[in-house]
Amino acid sequence: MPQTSLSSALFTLAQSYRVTVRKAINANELGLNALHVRCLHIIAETQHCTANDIVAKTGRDKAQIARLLKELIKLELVSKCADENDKRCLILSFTEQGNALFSRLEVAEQEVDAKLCQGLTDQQVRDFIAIATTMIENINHNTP
Amino acid sequence: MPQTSLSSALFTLAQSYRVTVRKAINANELGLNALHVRCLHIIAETQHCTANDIVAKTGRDKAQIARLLKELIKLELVSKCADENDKRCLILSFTEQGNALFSRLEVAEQEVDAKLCQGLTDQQVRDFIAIATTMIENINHNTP
DNA sequence: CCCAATAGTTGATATAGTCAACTATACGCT
DNA sequence: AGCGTATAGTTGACTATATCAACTATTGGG
Repeated sequence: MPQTSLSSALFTLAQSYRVTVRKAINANELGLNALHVRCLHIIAETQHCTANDIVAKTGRDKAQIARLLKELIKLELVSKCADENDKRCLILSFTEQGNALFSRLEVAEQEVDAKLCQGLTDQQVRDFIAIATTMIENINHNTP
Repeated sequence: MPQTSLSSALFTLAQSYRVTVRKAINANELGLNALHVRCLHIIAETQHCTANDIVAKTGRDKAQIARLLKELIKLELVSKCADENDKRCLILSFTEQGNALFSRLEVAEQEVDAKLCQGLTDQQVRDFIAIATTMIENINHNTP
């Protein structure tokens, strides 16, 4: 089953990745999907993180993000708290449970990543990410 | 906005690609989405193509493919016809309209691909596809 | 103080993806 | 031949994802 074109490689990979992550997550955790996980990552790596930051970084609809966050909050993984200076901004942070789960998640992810990168050198993986990043920039810049 | 991890690069790229293709398609054509397009490609490149071939190549649910094909047939882009030797198999082929549209599609896609690959060498693109293919194989083999 | 802009929420709706049951044909077998 | 089983495809019911538009609450600028 040769993957010839760029688009089909991309689609197949994204699809496979989604399925794999979902399996890994579903197996381990409580109903979190790939996008939940991305949100957790963004919250983890962004200080003073708001819903808007997530919208900006993921490119998803803000309604979708709002609902997603509502779920994370309901699961008591994340809490939100109004910014002192601007009460419109609700700052997101992990609860203790959130922290605990995120650690476990990182392990699970590393396993998926390791599986993905079998037989590839670190350099190849780095190149791959770099090229993907270029492509993302190309798309975002030229699509006004 | 730096893309650090493999997974986030992958997700962002797939998402951006989907959005771009959708814009390109929606703008040009009659309600075809990315998966429709993939089906058309598979039909084009597979002689004696059946619904099952598409299921195999895309990894999607056969119900989804069945509905998708029904749409393509309704749009009179594709027609199906029972195999002489095995009447269970319905062989898919382009109609004249389908052929015409597919040609136009190829042009539109080349534009998207060209945009995506700006500033990258042919070698880089080839490497990228090769690595993606390896990753796909890694996932598929190790996930029983 | 009013207005436009911004952050977030919600409802309605559309699109995509999944699961299980079903039909029809084909293949292998004794 | 006739039976059981496998395969190709279809359909219904459902869940999950995604999108659009309208709305509230707050802010900052004139």
